[in-house]
Amino acid sequence: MANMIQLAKENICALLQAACARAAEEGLLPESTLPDGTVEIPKDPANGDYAANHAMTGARSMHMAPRKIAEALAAKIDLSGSYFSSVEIAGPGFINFRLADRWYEEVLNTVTEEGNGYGQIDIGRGKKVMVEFVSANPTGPMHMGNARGGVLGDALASVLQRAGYRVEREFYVNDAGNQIEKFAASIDARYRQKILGEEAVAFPEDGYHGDDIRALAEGFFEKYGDTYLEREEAERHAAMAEYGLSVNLPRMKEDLGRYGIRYDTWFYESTLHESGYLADTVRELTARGYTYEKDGALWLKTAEILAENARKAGKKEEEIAKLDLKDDVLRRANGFYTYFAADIAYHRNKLDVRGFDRAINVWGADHHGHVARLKGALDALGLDGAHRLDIVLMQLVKLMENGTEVRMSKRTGKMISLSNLLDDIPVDAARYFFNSRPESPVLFDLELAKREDSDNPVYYVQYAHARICSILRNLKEDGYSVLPVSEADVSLLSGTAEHELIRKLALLPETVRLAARDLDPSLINKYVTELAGCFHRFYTACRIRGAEEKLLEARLILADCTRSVIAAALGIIGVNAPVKM
RNA sequence: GCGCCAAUAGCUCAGCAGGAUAGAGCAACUGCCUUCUAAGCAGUAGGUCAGGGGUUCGAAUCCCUUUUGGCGUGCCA
Repeated sequence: MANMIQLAKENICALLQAACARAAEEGLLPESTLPDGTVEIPKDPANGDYAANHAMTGARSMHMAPRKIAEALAAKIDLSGSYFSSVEIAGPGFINFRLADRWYEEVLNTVTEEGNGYGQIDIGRGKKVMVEFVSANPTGPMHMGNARGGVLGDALASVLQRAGYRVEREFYVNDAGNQIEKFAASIDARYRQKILGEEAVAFPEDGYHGDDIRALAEGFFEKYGDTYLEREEAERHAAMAEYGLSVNLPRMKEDLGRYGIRYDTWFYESTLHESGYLADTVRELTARGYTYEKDGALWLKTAEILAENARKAGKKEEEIAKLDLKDDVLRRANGFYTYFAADIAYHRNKLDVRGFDRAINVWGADHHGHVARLKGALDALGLDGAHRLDIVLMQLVKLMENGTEVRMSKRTGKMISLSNLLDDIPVDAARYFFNSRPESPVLFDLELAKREDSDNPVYYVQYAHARICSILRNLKEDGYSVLPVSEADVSLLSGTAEHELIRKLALLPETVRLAARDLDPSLINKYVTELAGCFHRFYTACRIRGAEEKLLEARLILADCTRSVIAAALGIIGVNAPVKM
């Protein structure tokens, strides 16, 4: 569980604090408490392995030039027994530290001891978190946007597990409401058209026109013949919806499974209706005074709730007025509940009934208008939606084919389904590619992703892993095995490439921490790519096979640690680590 | 109109709770395999960080503003 980055930073703060106290005692500084500051890893290693900016931030309160403060602190620092071998002042007043052998050795120890679980930290403290993602409408095939959401959600869930949360993955099945009614009516129309002729039955204006609907009608006919022709419409629709879902849902499960995604729970919207929990949730909102009736419908006072939140956030009344806040319908004049009402009940169920400390949803950016309203509704229920519900909004996917952008829309039929995508593109390439910063739009180049050559960035990382495995195999044949760190002299790993590689190994727990904090699993991608780069450079600079015995042993440990960390990091994002390529 | 997101090398993208000379991959060019996997490494070239203000020791990063693009603003989901 050790995070060697944090330990190094804490060490520096302690060293500086002690130095500050000593300097103040001798009259070199006016104050004995260290000013607030940060310790960072400089981009350019020429500026040290760690840099502290306390001398600069303290300039104002101490009424001293930053460099003078830095000189006083540096003069009084005692590095003995610390993680650092040297300290120097540079630039406008940075205090730069150089890591000592002791730190490098502890990194290798940590990696070796923690093995495949390396990177595990405990900022989650065992809190229960649900990550809900994809939740695509079961009325048709999944598309590219779902592909991205699937990767981001699944990788985010893994990141949170590594960060010490108890995580469950959930798919919310929208098997109720208007959408399903349209779905059923569409299948029904195709079914009756098949029996009575295309001309005899009008197709619903807002129905689903896809071929998949025709196929479902065909399947229904094969199963039941024309026995449903004379039934009541409501009965027909219910049967059609049930049949359609019974075909579509297993397909979705299968496609997601091919993609390496497994859910703990498939939660059905219909259960909220049937159990009365939805009605109860709306009653609770009413009891708390947040609803009113108008035009036969029941409304939620969204505008009031959000305006209150904005006031608490310090917004001015004129700014709030400009927001143009509107109330939302919970129950329509026809007596049916809206999707929004069901969503409130669903999230109340997550936080209240099932006791998740946090709920995290991965949504397409086109749903962003929904975020504040849902959080507000949960606030109204006393469930602190502002803090317990997080929505990761991901921008949509643009598709490139043969150098031009393909516009995707259901209407034109220009849809690339998830299952077609997986037919064409290796899962690893798709997972690696889609795990990019959620809020950046991505341009998916089909040709590039299909290519199984070095142009495809996922191979850069996988190649590093396969390369190491090959080295380990060769050395095993030569009679060498990986020694425990304590039995080798790892201080021999003193070259630039070796130090850079070890410093990168140390960074995984810190990367997990940041990825969990920012709900951004793409940081793991970036990390493992950089790690692979460090290894490739080490490989070029430092031979293992044929090196002097002690050096060989040390480098072998380093290579094996790298293999282990690449595998661990790829595991988090659901990409395979091949032993041979 | 109002709101959210984006704009960084020819292309795809990093860098964003402020830090030192803005990075990588692809594409272009030059080198490096009789020794552990060349799906690799090293180097050259390529930039008004969309424009303009501001905050400060310091801004691609924070604030304001303009422009451009995407999305939202339903008794749809």
